[in-house]
Amino acid sequence: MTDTEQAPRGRATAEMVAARAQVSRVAVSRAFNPHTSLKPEKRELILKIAQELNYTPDRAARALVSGRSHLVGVIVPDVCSHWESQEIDALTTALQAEGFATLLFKTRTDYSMDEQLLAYMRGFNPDSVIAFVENVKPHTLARFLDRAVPIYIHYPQAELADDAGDEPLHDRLNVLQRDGVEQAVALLQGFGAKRIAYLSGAEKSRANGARERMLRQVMAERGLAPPVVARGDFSYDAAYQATIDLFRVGEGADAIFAANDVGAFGVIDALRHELKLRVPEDVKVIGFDDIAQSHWKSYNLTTVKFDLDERVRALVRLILRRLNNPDAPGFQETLNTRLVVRGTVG
Amino acid sequence: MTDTEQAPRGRATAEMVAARAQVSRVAVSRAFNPHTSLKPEKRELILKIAQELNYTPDRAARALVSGRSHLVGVIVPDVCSHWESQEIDALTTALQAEGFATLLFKTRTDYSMDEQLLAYMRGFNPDSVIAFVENVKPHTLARFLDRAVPIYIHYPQAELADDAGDEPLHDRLNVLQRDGVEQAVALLQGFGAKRIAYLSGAEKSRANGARERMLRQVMAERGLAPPVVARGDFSYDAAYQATIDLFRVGEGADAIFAANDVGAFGVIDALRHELKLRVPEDVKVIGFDDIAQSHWKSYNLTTVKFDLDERVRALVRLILRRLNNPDAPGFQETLNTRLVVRGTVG
DNA sequence: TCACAGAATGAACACGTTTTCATTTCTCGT
DNA sequence: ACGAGAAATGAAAACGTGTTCATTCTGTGA
Repeated sequence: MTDTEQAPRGRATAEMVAARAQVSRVAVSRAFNPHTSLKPEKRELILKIAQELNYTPDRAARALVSGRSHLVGVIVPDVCSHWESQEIDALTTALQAEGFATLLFKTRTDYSMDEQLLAYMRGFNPDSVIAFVENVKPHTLARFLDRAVPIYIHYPQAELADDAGDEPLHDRLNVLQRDGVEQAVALLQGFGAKRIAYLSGAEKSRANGARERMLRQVMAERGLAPPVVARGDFSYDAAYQATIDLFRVGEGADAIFAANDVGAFGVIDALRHELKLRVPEDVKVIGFDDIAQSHWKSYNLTTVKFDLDERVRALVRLILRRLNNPDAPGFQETLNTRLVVRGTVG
Repeated sequence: MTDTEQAPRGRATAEMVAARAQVSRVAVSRAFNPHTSLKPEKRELILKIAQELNYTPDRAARALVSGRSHLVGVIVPDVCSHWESQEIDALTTALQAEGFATLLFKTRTDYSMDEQLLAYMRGFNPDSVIAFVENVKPHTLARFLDRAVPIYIHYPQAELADDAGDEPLHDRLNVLQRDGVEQAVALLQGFGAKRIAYLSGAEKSRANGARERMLRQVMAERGLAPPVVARGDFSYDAAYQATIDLFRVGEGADAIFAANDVGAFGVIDALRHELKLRVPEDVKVIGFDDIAQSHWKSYNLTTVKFDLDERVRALVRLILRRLNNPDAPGFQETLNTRLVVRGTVG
């Protein structure tokens, strides 16, 4: 009954809880770890006292000994970008429910990988890493992860063959873009579009490359001439300017397929407010992603949906499965895409 | 010369670096901490070998002993919300440059505080916390921080007096909304607006409350009748519906002041596409924030600018100053607002 | 040459956990 | 009542670093 420590300076420790509950410090640790053997009444008492003392196990100490930081590193070029921000949001919610926290890092906005940043991030010991910077290979990423296994975003169709083979262990999220792109091209063709342009995203982005190749392939299969390409970088402003150039300097188009929805917004605004063309009467526009803003009335965009919740669920599954089976061979998840028809085509 | 350890399983440790460099482990620690005495040549050698071995001090261990996690907790109700995502982006960049990382947490979207989440976050030992959930008081926040000092977003003018007095130590970011709101009302009045409506944000948000009170006060001073209030929650959809109700059920308005830019977008789209009214000819619209999307041609919004970079710089200053002076009295930073005139007024 | 201050150095400790491992206590069938 | 297996328990050893403190080295002025 030596309750001398009335004012616990700073933070309560397991020792203090143990002292008050008349148990050993180990028991306190066990009380907070589900799959350990501890008499239920004892566990209850400890948890009650812990709550009184506002005690939570120190995650730094826990990480040090267990080798698990419960942190998931997320590398993004641009948090504001709608697609990314929506994914970060859903990912954070999902990870939080599983006891993890999102550790955010920003890299260069041209979608190229920054080794210095990877080294910096590595210092925080993330259990897993999700890189939006999709031009990085598992090989590079793995070099900067100690025990974590990289997750690789893979576009199986229309992909260059240079990344098969001797890649180190990694998990894959396969994205099937064919269905969505085929439906989009079919729709445009149905409305009699002859000259389809592709408004690209950032040049170094894998997603952009895969999308452009898939579009070319589908158009060729359907007997259409290859698309005119206008260079953007996923941003509104670049898309706006590229669209103007396409019509003022270039040959124009009667349909534009944008690499992402935000780019499509730039296209639409350039057509309507700068070039005084009507959408969809004069020019049809299709985007890619189906972000939340795409149903806003000013745009009301027809777009290839890449379901965000589905994608986040798949990512979380990959992360958890890997953490539970550190030495298992590579896991895979596969996502499909489909067209969402709104007002910018017909 | 006992170089037996050729393949360093997992992660390199200070011990290994020390062994290779023929120095003590303490020297390695010192090599990575700037203000310690160590012969320059020795430090150089250690850093070189560290790089070879891909070594970085383990932050968990470092945090355990130094009490500094170098993590900044950020609590957000909605990452996708443009204003928040832009702040997170800028904040992450700025913190990264100072050696910190952003730890993201999501709370309920109604802008109310969630004690469970605070306890959860506390486990990660953040050195500082920035809560976008502005209805939480320093008192509540402080209870969940061990050594960190909360940063309080304060609206000095038109603020209820209930938070003065015995608050625990905290730092303040004062936001002066008067200038921006006055300029906005003056502009509307100049264009002959008679019935000004306020489209609110989330009810529990301090920012929303302060904005509405400020608007009431300024309008009263200028001899205008109090604004009609349409209830939104900062989202596009709620603003869209509230605007329709305002005109279909309510008495309408000839100018609408929205609590944030995204809300203003909803207002504009409802007016144009649902109510078939012209902006700005029939109804004038003003927003609040000046987010990146506000200059998009479809909206081209006149808005009260709350400079994001300025705000982030101020927050980072507060964080760093506090970390360097843990026991100093409360620090303060002050921000102003101003009107940015675009196309939605006249 | 001597004394002395300051820089450089390393041994030992501390940080708060989880994890082994050996020991003790409980439970149940005979 | 007895033994065996399972469950519960606590002592001690990690985990990888920063920090203190006493010691050794270095250079300077008298």
